[in-house]
Amino acid sequence: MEVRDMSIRATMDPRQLGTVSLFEGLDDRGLERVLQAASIRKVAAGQAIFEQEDAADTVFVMVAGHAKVAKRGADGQETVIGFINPWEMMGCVAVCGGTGYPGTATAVEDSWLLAWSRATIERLMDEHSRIARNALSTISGRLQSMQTRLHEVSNERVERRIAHTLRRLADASGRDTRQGREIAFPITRQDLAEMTGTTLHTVSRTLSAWHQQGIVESARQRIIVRDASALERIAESE
Amino acid sequence: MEVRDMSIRATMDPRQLGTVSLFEGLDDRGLERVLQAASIRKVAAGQAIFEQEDAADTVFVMVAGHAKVAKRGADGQETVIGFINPWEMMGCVAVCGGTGYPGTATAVEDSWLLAWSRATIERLMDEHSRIARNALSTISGRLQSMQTRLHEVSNERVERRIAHTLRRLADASGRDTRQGREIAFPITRQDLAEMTGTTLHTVSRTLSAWHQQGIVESARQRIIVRDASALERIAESE
DNA sequence: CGGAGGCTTGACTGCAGTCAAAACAGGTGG
DNA sequence: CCACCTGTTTTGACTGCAGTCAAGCCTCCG
Repeated sequence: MEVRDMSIRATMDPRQLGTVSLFEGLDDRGLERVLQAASIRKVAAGQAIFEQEDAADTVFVMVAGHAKVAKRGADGQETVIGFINPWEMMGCVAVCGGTGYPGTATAVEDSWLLAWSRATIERLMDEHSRIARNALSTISGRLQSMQTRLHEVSNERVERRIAHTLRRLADASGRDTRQGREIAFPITRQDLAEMTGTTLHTVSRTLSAWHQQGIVESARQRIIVRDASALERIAESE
Repeated sequence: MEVRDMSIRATMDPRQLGTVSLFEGLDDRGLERVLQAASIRKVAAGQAIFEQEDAADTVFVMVAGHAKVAKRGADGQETVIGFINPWEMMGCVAVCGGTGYPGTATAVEDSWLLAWSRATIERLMDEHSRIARNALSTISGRLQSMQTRLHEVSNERVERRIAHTLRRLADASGRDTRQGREIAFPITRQDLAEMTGTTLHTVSRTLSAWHQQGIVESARQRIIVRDASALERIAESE
Protein backbone atom coordinates (compact mmCIF):
# COMPACT_ATOMS: atom_id res chain seq x y z
CA MET A 1 0.00 0.00 0.00
CA GLU A 2 2.69 2.44 1.01
CA VAL A 3 6.32 2.16 0.16
CA ARG A 4 9.10 4.09 1.79
CA ASP A 5 11.93 5.32 -0.35
CA MET A 6 14.61 7.25 1.42
CA SER A 7 16.67 8.00 -1.64
CA ILE A 8 14.21 10.61 -2.86
CA ARG A 9 14.65 12.63 0.27
CA ALA A 10 18.36 12.60 -0.17
CA THR A 11 18.05 14.10 -3.63
CA MET A 12 15.46 16.72 -2.73
CA ASP A 13 16.43 20.33 -2.28
CA PRO A 14 15.14 21.51 1.11
CA ARG A 15 14.44 24.89 -0.41
CA GLN A 16 11.59 23.40 -2.42
CA LEU A 17 9.80 23.02 0.89
CA GLY A 18 9.70 26.79 1.11
CA THR A 19 6.94 26.60 -1.53
CA VAL A 20 4.70 24.88 0.98
CA SER A 21 2.48 27.43 2.69
CA LEU A 22 3.03 25.71 6.02
CA PHE A 23 6.79 26.28 5.85
CA GLU A 24 6.80 29.67 4.20
CA GLY A 25 9.30 32.12 5.59
CA LEU A 26 11.59 29.56 7.21
CA ASP A 27 15.31 30.00 6.62
CA ASP A 28 17.40 27.34 4.89
CA ARG A 29 18.48 25.71 8.14
CA GLY A 30 14.88 25.48 9.29
CA LEU A 31 13.80 23.92 6.03
CA GLU A 32 16.65 21.47 6.27
CA ARG A 33 15.51 20.40 9.71
CA VAL A 34 11.92 20.09 8.57
CA LEU A 35 12.97 17.90 5.67
CA GLN A 36 15.09 15.73 7.92
CA ALA A 37 12.12 15.09 10.15
CA ALA A 38 10.00 13.92 7.22
CA SER A 39 9.46 10.46 5.90
CA ILE A 40 8.52 9.73 2.34
CA ARG A 41 5.70 7.62 1.03
CA LYS A 42 4.74 6.48 -2.39
CA VAL A 43 1.07 5.82 -3.00
CA ALA A 44 -0.24 4.17 -6.16
CA ALA A 45 -3.18 5.65 -8.05
CA GLY A 46 -6.45 4.66 -6.45
CA GLN A 47 -4.94 3.89 -3.06
CA ALA A 48 -6.05 5.64 0.11
CA ILE A 49 -3.64 7.98 1.89
CA PHE A 50 -5.80 8.31 4.97
CA GLU A 51 -9.34 7.27 5.80
CA GLN A 52 -12.20 9.33 7.12
CA GLU A 53 -12.45 9.23 10.90
CA ASP A 54 -9.06 7.62 11.36
CA ALA A 55 -7.23 9.24 14.24
CA ALA A 56 -5.34 12.08 12.60
CA ASP A 57 -1.69 11.44 13.38
CA THR A 58 0.10 12.48 10.21
CA VAL A 59 0.45 15.66 8.19
CA PHE A 60 1.21 15.18 4.50
CA VAL A 61 2.70 17.33 1.80
CA MET A 62 2.20 16.28 -1.78
CA VAL A 63 5.49 16.21 -3.65
CA ALA A 64 4.35 14.78 -6.97
CA GLY A 65 0.94 13.55 -8.03
CA HIS A 66 -2.57 14.52 -7.03
CA ALA A 67 -5.04 13.38 -4.40
CA LYS A 68 -8.76 13.74 -3.90
CA VAL A 69 -10.23 14.42 -0.47
CA ALA A 70 -13.84 13.33 -0.11
CA LYS A 71 -16.24 13.18 2.77
CA ARG A 72 -18.89 10.50 2.82
CA GLY A 73 -22.03 11.18 4.77
CA ALA A 74 -24.17 8.86 6.84
CA ASP A 75 -26.24 8.09 3.76
CA GLY A 76 -23.20 6.94 1.80
CA GLN A 77 -23.18 9.95 -0.51
CA GLU A 78 -19.81 11.52 -1.08
CA THR A 79 -18.85 15.18 -1.27
CA VAL A 80 -15.51 16.08 -2.76
CA ILE A 81 -13.86 18.57 -0.42
CA GLY A 82 -11.04 19.26 -2.81
CA PHE A 83 -8.02 18.14 -4.74
CA ILE A 84 -4.47 18.37 -3.47
CA ASN A 85 -1.78 19.66 -5.82
CA PRO A 86 1.98 19.28 -5.54
CA TRP A 87 3.38 21.33 -2.65
CA GLU A 88 0.02 21.54 -0.95
CA MET A 89 -0.50 19.99 2.41
CA MET A 90 -3.30 17.94 3.87
CA GLY A 91 -4.23 16.55 7.23
CA CYS A 92 -3.12 19.67 9.02
CA VAL A 93 -6.60 20.71 10.12
CA ALA A 94 -7.33 17.34 11.64
CA VAL A 95 -3.94 17.05 13.32
CA CYS A 96 -4.02 20.59 14.68
CA GLY A 97 -7.66 20.43 15.65
CA GLY A 98 -7.15 17.16 17.46
CA THR A 99 -9.97 15.46 15.59
CA GLY A 100 -10.12 12.60 13.13
CA TYR A 101 -9.55 13.16 9.45
CA PRO A 102 -12.62 14.87 7.98
CA GLY A 103 -12.62 12.72 4.86
CA THR A 104 -10.81 10.08 2.90
CA ALA A 105 -7.82 11.06 0.79
CA THR A 106 -7.20 8.98 -2.31
CA ALA A 107 -4.34 9.29 -4.76
CA VAL A 108 -5.75 9.93 -8.24
CA GLU A 109 -2.32 9.39 -9.74
CA ASP A 110 0.78 7.63 -8.52
CA SER A 111 1.99 10.08 -5.91
CA TRP A 112 4.88 10.84 -3.61
CA LEU A 113 4.25 12.49 -0.30
CA LEU A 114 6.24 13.76 2.62
CA ALA A 115 4.83 12.82 6.00
CA TRP A 116 5.31 14.09 9.53
CA SER A 117 3.85 12.51 12.64
CA ARG A 118 1.72 14.60 14.93
CA ALA A 119 4.44 14.67 17.58
CA THR A 120 7.01 15.80 15.05
CA ILE A 121 4.86 18.58 13.65
CA GLU A 122 4.13 19.82 17.15
CA ARG A 123 7.83 19.85 17.95
CA LEU A 124 8.54 21.77 14.74
CA MET A 125 5.84 24.26 15.62
CA ASP A 126 7.45 24.81 18.99
CA GLU A 127 10.84 25.38 17.42
CA HIS A 128 9.52 27.62 14.69
CA SER A 129 6.51 29.68 15.75
CA ARG A 130 6.27 30.74 12.14
CA ILE A 131 4.91 27.30 11.27
CA ALA A 132 2.01 27.68 13.70
CA ARG A 133 1.20 31.08 12.28
CA ASN A 134 1.33 29.69 8.76
CA ALA A 135 -1.01 26.89 9.74
CA LEU A 136 -3.45 29.42 11.11
CA SER A 137 -3.47 31.47 7.95
CA THR A 138 -3.68 28.44 5.67
CA ILE A 139 -6.64 27.06 7.53
CA SER A 140 -8.27 30.46 7.57
CA GLY A 141 -7.97 30.55 3.81
CA ARG A 142 -9.57 27.13 3.51
CA LEU A 143 -12.40 28.17 5.79
CA GLN A 144 -13.09 31.18 3.62
CA SER A 145 -13.10 29.15 0.45
CA MET A 146 -15.49 26.70 2.12
CA GLN A 147 -17.79 29.59 2.93
CA THR A 148 -17.68 30.68 -0.67
CA ARG A 149 -18.57 27.19 -1.86
CA LEU A 150 -21.40 27.01 0.64
CA HIS A 151 -22.74 30.25 -0.73
CA GLU A 152 -22.53 28.97 -4.28
CA VAL A 153 -24.24 25.67 -3.60
CA SER A 154 -26.93 27.48 -1.63
CA ASN A 155 -27.73 30.22 -4.11
CA GLU A 156 -26.55 29.40 -7.59
CA ARG A 157 -27.92 27.30 -10.41
CA VAL A 158 -26.11 24.14 -11.39
CA GLU A 159 -24.53 25.41 -14.60
CA ARG A 160 -23.01 28.36 -12.86
CA ARG A 161 -21.69 26.23 -10.00
CA ILE A 162 -19.98 23.93 -12.46
CA ALA A 163 -18.49 26.94 -14.24
CA HIS A 164 -17.14 28.33 -10.96
CA THR A 165 -15.70 25.00 -9.94
CA LEU A 166 -14.11 24.34 -13.29
CA ARG A 167 -12.58 27.79 -13.35
CA ARG A 168 -11.02 27.27 -9.93
CA LEU A 169 -9.74 23.84 -10.90
CA ALA A 170 -8.20 25.14 -14.11
CA ASP A 171 -6.68 27.97 -12.17
CA ALA A 172 -5.20 25.94 -9.31
CA SER A 173 -4.50 22.65 -11.04
CA GLY A 174 -4.30 23.55 -14.68
CA ARG A 175 -1.57 23.04 -17.23
CA ASP A 176 -1.42 25.03 -20.44
CA THR A 177 -1.56 23.06 -23.68
CA ARG A 178 -2.02 24.14 -27.30
CA GLN A 179 -5.73 23.39 -27.01
CA GLY A 180 -6.23 25.42 -23.84
CA ARG A 181 -5.83 24.92 -20.14
CA GLU A 182 -6.14 21.33 -19.06
CA ILE A 183 -6.96 19.97 -15.61
CA ALA A 184 -3.67 18.32 -14.75
CA PHE A 185 -5.03 15.10 -13.30
CA PRO A 186 -7.68 12.49 -14.14
CA ILE A 187 -11.07 13.75 -13.05
CA THR A 188 -14.40 12.09 -13.75
CA ARG A 189 -17.83 13.64 -14.30
CA GLN A 190 -18.78 12.01 -11.04
CA ASP A 191 -15.99 13.86 -9.22
CA LEU A 192 -17.16 17.17 -10.63
CA ALA A 193 -20.72 16.33 -9.65
CA GLU A 194 -19.66 15.61 -6.09
CA MET A 195 -17.82 18.92 -5.94
CA THR A 196 -20.80 20.91 -7.16
CA GLY A 197 -23.65 19.09 -5.47
CA THR A 198 -25.23 17.68 -8.58
CA THR A 199 -25.32 14.42 -10.56
CA LEU A 200 -22.91 13.05 -13.12
CA HIS A 201 -25.76 13.19 -15.66
CA THR A 202 -26.16 16.91 -15.31
CA VAL A 203 -22.40 17.45 -15.45
CA SER A 204 -22.20 15.37 -18.58
CA ARG A 205 -25.03 17.30 -20.24
CA THR A 206 -23.47 20.61 -19.26
CA LEU A 207 -20.03 19.71 -20.56
CA SER A 208 -21.57 18.42 -23.79
CA ALA A 209 -23.35 21.73 -24.28
CA TRP A 210 -20.16 23.64 -23.58
CA HIS A 211 -18.34 21.42 -26.02
CA GLN A 212 -20.86 22.39 -28.73
CA GLN A 213 -20.08 26.01 -28.01
CA GLY A 214 -16.35 25.42 -28.15
CA ILE A 215 -15.85 26.34 -24.51
CA VAL A 216 -14.34 23.04 -23.40
CA GLU A 217 -12.75 19.99 -24.87
CA SER A 218 -13.18 16.79 -22.96
CA ALA A 219 -12.47 13.12 -23.01
CA ARG A 220 -12.43 10.28 -20.55
CA GLN A 221 -11.21 11.72 -17.26
CA ARG A 222 -9.81 14.78 -19.01
CA ILE A 223 -11.15 18.29 -19.32
CA ILE A 224 -9.58 21.16 -21.24
CA VAL A 225 -10.85 24.70 -20.93
CA ARG A 226 -10.59 26.34 -24.35
CA ASP A 227 -12.40 29.57 -23.66
CA ALA A 228 -11.83 30.73 -20.11
CA SER A 229 -13.59 34.04 -20.65
CA ALA A 230 -16.79 32.32 -21.79
CA LEU A 231 -16.66 30.24 -18.63
CA GLU A 232 -16.18 33.41 -16.65
CA ARG A 233 -19.22 34.90 -18.31
CA ILE A 234 -21.35 31.90 -17.38
CA ALA A 235 -20.08 32.01 -13.83
CA GLU A 236 -20.65 35.70 -13.27
CA SER A 237 -23.48 36.88 -15.53
CA GLU A 238 -26.56 38.18 -13.75
CA MET B 1 -23.40 53.06 16.72
CA GLU B 2 -21.01 51.76 19.33
CA VAL B 3 -20.76 52.91 22.88
CA ARG B 4 -17.91 52.20 25.23
CA ASP B 5 -18.66 51.44 28.82
CA MET B 6 -15.72 50.74 31.05
CA SER B 7 -17.69 50.05 34.17
CA ILE B 8 -18.81 46.67 32.93
CA ARG B 9 -15.26 45.51 32.61
CA ALA B 10 -14.57 46.47 36.17
CA THR B 11 -17.40 44.30 37.41
CA MET B 12 -16.59 41.29 35.26
CA ASP B 13 -14.87 38.25 36.69
CA PRO B 14 -11.84 37.44 34.54
CA ARG B 15 -12.49 33.77 35.13
CA GLN B 16 -15.59 33.96 32.95
CA LEU B 17 -13.20 34.48 30.07
CA GLY B 18 -11.96 30.95 30.64
CA THR B 19 -15.24 29.83 29.04
CA VAL B 20 -14.12 31.30 25.75
CA SER B 21 -12.50 28.63 23.61
CA LEU B 22 -9.78 31.07 22.58
CA PHE B 23 -8.64 31.58 26.18
CA GLU B 24 -9.18 28.06 27.45
CA GLY B 25 -6.48 26.75 29.71
CA LEU B 26 -5.05 30.12 30.72
CA ASP B 27 -4.35 30.64 34.39
CA ASP B 28 -6.07 33.39 36.41
CA ARG B 29 -3.26 35.84 35.90
CA GLY B 30 -3.33 35.28 32.15
CA LEU B 31 -7.08 35.79 32.03
CA GLU B 32 -6.70 38.95 34.04
CA ARG B 33 -4.21 40.32 31.55
CA VAL B 34 -6.41 39.36 28.63
CA LEU B 35 -9.35 41.15 30.19
CA GLN B 36 -7.28 44.24 30.89
CA ALA B 37 -6.32 44.41 27.24
CA ALA B 38 -9.93 44.35 26.13
CA SER B 39 -12.27 47.17 25.41
CA ILE B 40 -16.02 46.90 25.69
CA ARG B 41 -18.66 47.81 23.18
CA LYS B 42 -22.38 47.92 23.30
CA VAL B 43 -24.24 47.36 20.04
CA ALA B 44 -27.97 47.90 19.65
CA ALA B 45 -30.15 45.30 17.95
CA GLY B 46 -29.94 45.63 14.19
CA GLN B 47 -26.62 47.45 14.20
CA ALA B 48 -23.56 46.12 12.40
CA ILE B 49 -20.56 44.96 14.42
CA PHE B 50 -18.30 44.66 11.42
CA GLU B 51 -18.88 44.79 7.69
CA GLN B 52 -17.95 42.32 5.01
CA GLU B 53 -14.58 43.10 3.40
CA ASP B 54 -13.62 45.66 6.01
CA ALA B 55 -10.00 45.23 6.97
CA ALA B 56 -10.11 42.79 9.85
CA ASP B 57 -8.51 44.58 12.76
CA THR B 58 -10.58 43.49 15.75
CA VAL B 59 -11.41 40.20 17.43
CA PHE B 60 -14.68 40.13 19.35
CA VAL B 61 -16.09 38.00 22.12
CA MET B 62 -19.82 38.12 22.74
CA VAL B 63 -20.55 38.77 26.40
CA ALA B 64 -24.32 39.12 26.26
CA GLY B 65 -26.67 39.09 23.28
CA HIS B 66 -26.51 37.38 19.92
CA ALA B 67 -25.19 38.25 16.50
CA LYS B 68 -25.72 36.97 12.99
CA VAL B 69 -22.84 36.59 10.58
CA ALA B 70 -23.88 36.66 6.93
CA LYS B 71 -22.02 36.70 3.66
CA ARG B 72 -23.53 38.45 0.70
CA GLY B 73 -22.48 37.31 -2.72
CA ALA B 74 -21.88 39.29 -5.87
CA ASP B 75 -25.53 38.83 -6.82
CA GLY B 76 -26.71 40.37 -3.56
CA GLN B 77 -28.00 37.11 -2.13
CA GLU B 78 -27.06 36.47 1.46
CA THR B 79 -25.91 33.29 3.13
CA VAL B 80 -26.01 33.09 6.90
CA ILE B 81 -22.70 31.68 8.06
CA GLY B 82 -23.85 31.35 11.64
CA PHE B 83 -25.03 32.90 14.87
CA ILE B 84 -22.73 33.93 17.67
CA ASN B 85 -23.74 33.01 21.24
CA PRO B 86 -22.45 34.50 24.48
CA TRP B 87 -18.83 33.54 25.11
CA GLU B 88 -18.21 32.73 21.51
CA MET B 89 -15.75 34.72 19.50
CA MET B 90 -15.83 36.14 16.02
CA GLY B 91 -13.44 37.82 13.68
CA CYS B 92 -10.57 35.57 14.68
CA VAL B 93 -10.32 33.84 11.32
CA ALA B 94 -10.09 37.10 9.44
CA VAL B 95 -7.64 38.66 11.86
CA CYS B 96 -5.42 35.58 12.02
CA GLY B 97 -5.65 34.90 8.30
CA GLY B 98 -4.79 38.48 7.46
CA THR B 99 -7.80 38.88 5.22
CA GLY B 100 -10.92 41.02 5.39
CA TYR B 101 -13.95 39.93 7.35
CA PRO B 102 -15.71 37.18 5.42
CA GLY B 103 -19.17 38.58 6.10
CA THR B 104 -21.16 41.17 7.95
CA ALA B 105 -21.93 40.68 11.63
CA THR B 106 -25.16 42.18 12.89
CA ALA B 107 -26.46 42.21 16.44
CA VAL B 108 -29.87 40.52 16.52
CA GLU B 109 -30.37 41.72 20.09
CA ASP B 110 -28.83 44.50 22.12
CA SER B 111 -25.40 43.05 22.79
CA TRP B 112 -22.22 43.63 24.74
CA LEU B 113 -18.93 42.56 23.29
CA LEU B 114 -15.30 42.53 24.31
CA ALA B 115 -12.92 43.66 21.63
CA TRP B 116 -9.19 43.30 21.06
CA SER B 117 -7.24 44.99 18.29
CA ARG B 118 -5.18 42.88 15.94
CA ALA B 119 -1.94 44.11 17.49
CA THR B 120 -3.17 43.26 20.97
CA ILE B 121 -4.30 39.79 20.07
CA GLU B 122 -0.98 39.11 18.38
CA ARG B 123 0.87 40.27 21.47
CA LEU B 124 -1.31 38.06 23.66
CA MET B 125 -0.60 35.11 21.38
CA ASP B 126 3.10 35.74 21.74
CA GLU B 127 2.84 35.86 25.51
CA HIS B 128 0.59 32.82 25.74
CA SER B 129 1.25 30.26 23.04
CA ARG B 130 -1.81 28.48 24.35
CA ILE B 131 -3.99 31.14 22.72
CA ALA B 132 -2.53 30.46 19.29
CA ARG B 133 -3.11 26.75 19.74
CA ASN B 134 -6.67 27.38 20.85
CA ALA B 135 -7.27 29.55 17.80
CA LEU B 136 -6.01 26.75 15.60
CA SER B 137 -8.33 24.20 17.11
CA THR B 138 -11.33 26.52 17.14
CA ILE B 139 -10.89 27.36 13.49
CA SER B 140 -10.38 23.70 12.68
CA GLY B 141 -13.70 22.97 14.31
CA ARG B 142 -15.42 25.66 12.29
CA LEU B 143 -13.89 24.32 9.10
CA GLN B 144 -15.21 20.88 9.85
CA SER B 145 -18.68 22.15 10.57
CA MET B 146 -18.57 24.11 7.31
CA GLN B 147 -17.68 20.91 5.49
CA THR B 148 -20.63 19.19 7.10
CA ARG B 149 -22.97 21.96 6.01
CA LEU B 150 -21.58 21.84 2.51
CA HIS B 151 -22.31 18.14 2.41
CA GLU B 152 -25.84 18.70 3.64
CA VAL B 153 -26.67 21.44 1.17
CA SER B 154 -25.16 19.37 -1.63
CA ASN B 155 -26.88 16.08 -0.92
CA GLU B 156 -29.93 16.50 1.23
CA ARG B 157 -33.51 17.51 0.57
CA VAL B 158 -34.76 20.79 1.93
CA GLU B 159 -36.86 19.41 4.77
CA ARG B 160 -33.95 17.43 6.13
CA ARG B 161 -31.59 20.38 5.89
CA ILE B 162 -33.97 22.51 7.88
CA ALA B 163 -34.28 19.77 10.47
CA HIS B 164 -30.51 19.49 10.79
CA THR B 165 -30.10 23.23 11.09
CA LEU B 166 -32.87 23.64 13.61
CA ARG B 167 -31.48 20.83 15.70
CA ARG B 168 -28.07 22.44 15.81
CA LEU B 169 -29.54 25.83 16.64
CA ALA B 170 -31.64 24.41 19.45
CA ASP B 171 -28.60 22.58 20.70
CA ALA B 172 -26.15 25.46 20.62
CA SER B 173 -28.45 28.39 21.22
CA GLY B 174 -31.47 26.87 22.91
CA ARG B 175 -33.11 27.62 26.20
CA ASP B 176 -35.44 25.15 27.87
CA THR B 177 -39.01 26.30 28.50
CA ARG B 178 -42.10 24.41 29.58
CA GLN B 179 -43.16 24.15 25.95
CA GLY B 180 -39.87 22.74 24.76
CA ARG B 181 -36.52 24.07 23.72
CA GLU B 182 -36.62 27.58 22.34
CA ILE B 183 -34.11 29.30 20.08
CA ALA B 184 -32.82 31.96 22.45
CA PHE B 185 -32.80 34.89 20.05
CA PRO B 186 -35.09 36.40 17.42
CA ILE B 187 -34.76 34.49 14.17
CA THR B 188 -36.85 34.96 11.04
CA ARG B 189 -37.92 32.41 8.44
CA GLN B 190 -35.69 34.32 6.08
CA ASP B 191 -32.67 33.74 8.33
CA LEU B 192 -33.39 30.04 8.44
CA ALA B 193 -33.79 30.00 4.67
CA GLU B 194 -30.42 31.68 4.22
CA MET B 195 -28.81 29.13 6.51
CA THR B 196 -30.22 26.17 4.62
CA GLY B 197 -30.05 27.40 1.06
CA THR B 198 -33.75 27.65 0.43
CA THR B 199 -36.50 30.30 0.41
CA LEU B 200 -38.53 31.75 3.25
CA HIS B 201 -41.64 30.31 1.59
CA THR B 202 -40.38 26.78 1.84
CA VAL B 203 -39.23 27.30 5.42
CA SER B 204 -42.62 28.68 6.31
CA ARG B 205 -44.42 25.75 4.72
CA THR B 206 -42.14 23.27 6.44
CA LEU B 207 -42.57 24.85 9.86
CA SER B 208 -46.34 24.97 9.34
CA ALA B 209 -46.37 21.26 8.57
CA TRP B 210 -44.24 20.51 11.61
CA HIS B 211 -46.55 22.64 13.69
CA GLN B 212 -49.51 20.49 12.56
CA GLN B 213 -47.59 17.44 13.75
CA GLY B 214 -46.79 19.00 17.09
CA ILE B 215 -43.05 19.02 16.41
CA VAL B 216 -42.53 22.76 16.74
CA GLU B 217 -44.28 25.80 18.12
CA SER B 218 -43.56 29.04 16.38
CA ALA B 219 -44.42 32.69 16.30
CA ARG B 220 -42.99 35.86 14.90
CA GLN B 221 -39.21 35.50 15.14
CA ARG B 222 -39.52 32.68 17.66
CA ILE B 223 -39.20 28.94 17.25
CA ILE B 224 -39.68 26.32 19.94
CA VAL B 225 -38.78 22.68 19.38
CA ARG B 226 -41.35 20.57 21.17
CA ASP B 227 -40.34 17.15 19.91
CA ALA B 228 -36.61 16.93 19.40
CA SER B 229 -36.68 13.22 18.65
CA ALA B 230 -39.15 13.70 15.80
CA LEU B 231 -36.81 16.31 14.37
CA GLU B 232 -33.97 13.87 14.74
CA ARG B 233 -35.98 11.28 12.85
CA ILE B 234 -36.61 13.66 9.97
CA ALA B 235 -32.96 14.63 9.89
CA GLU B 236 -31.57 11.11 9.90
CA SER B 237 -34.15 8.75 8.37
CA GLU B 238 -33.09 6.98 5.19
C1' DC C 1 -54.44 53.99 14.02
C1' DG C 2 -51.50 53.29 10.28
C1' DG C 3 -47.40 51.47 8.38
C1' DA C 4 -43.65 48.25 7.98
C1' DG C 5 -41.84 44.01 8.49
C1' DG C 6 -42.82 39.24 9.06
C1' DC C 7 -45.61 35.15 8.01
C1' DT C 8 -48.90 32.08 5.48
C1' DT C 9 -51.07 29.89 1.71
C1' DG C 10 -52.33 28.78 -3.02
C1' DA C 11 -51.34 28.05 -7.88
C1' DC C 12 -48.09 27.40 -11.31
C1' DT C 13 -43.71 26.16 -13.44
C1' DG C 14 -39.25 24.74 -14.57
C1' DC C 15 -34.75 23.01 -13.26
C1' DA C 16 -32.50 19.28 -12.42
C1' DG C 17 -32.91 14.66 -10.43
C1' DT C 18 -34.31 9.82 -11.55
C1' DC C 19 -34.84 5.96 -14.56
C1' DA C 20 -33.26 3.57 -18.56
C1' DA C 21 -30.39 2.12 -22.22
C1' DA C 22 -26.62 2.14 -25.04
C1' DA C 23 -22.04 3.50 -26.76
C1' DC C 24 -17.35 3.81 -25.70
C1' DA C 25 -12.57 3.32 -23.81
C1' DG C 26 -9.19 0.88 -21.58
C1' DG C 27 -7.23 -2.79 -19.16
C1' DT C 28 -6.88 -7.99 -18.46
C1' DG C 29 -6.37 -12.54 -19.44
C1' DG C 30 -6.72 -16.23 -22.65
C1' DC D 1 -4.16 -10.15 -30.98
C1' DC D 2 -8.71 -10.62 -29.82
C1' DA D 3 -12.61 -11.10 -26.53
C1' DC D 4 -14.35 -9.65 -22.60
C1' DC D 5 -15.49 -6.92 -18.75
C1' DT D 6 -15.57 -2.96 -15.98
C1' DG D 7 -15.96 1.79 -15.35
C1' DT D 8 -17.00 6.13 -17.78
C1' DT D 9 -19.78 8.87 -20.59
C1' DT D 10 -23.73 10.21 -23.37
C1' DT D 11 -28.47 10.91 -24.42
C1' DG D 12 -33.47 10.63 -24.05
C1' DA D 13 -37.83 10.66 -21.60
C1' DC D 14 -40.22 11.51 -17.55
C1' DT D 15 -41.24 13.50 -13.03
C1' DG D 16 -41.38 15.89 -8.82
C1' DC D 17 -39.34 19.05 -5.51
C1' DA D 18 -38.97 23.35 -4.50
C1' DG D 19 -38.60 27.97 -6.49
C1' DT D 20 -41.43 31.86 -8.33
C1' DC D 21 -45.41 34.71 -8.55
C1' DA D 22 -49.28 36.57 -6.19
C1' DA D 23 -52.25 37.90 -2.60
C1' DG D 24 -53.55 38.63 1.90
C1' DC D 25 -53.08 38.33 6.98
C1' DC D 26 -50.92 39.12 11.36
C1' DT D 27 -48.16 41.58 14.84
C1' DC D 28 -45.52 44.85 16.63
C1' DC D 29 -44.26 49.63 17.11
C1' DG D 30 -44.31 54.37 16.56
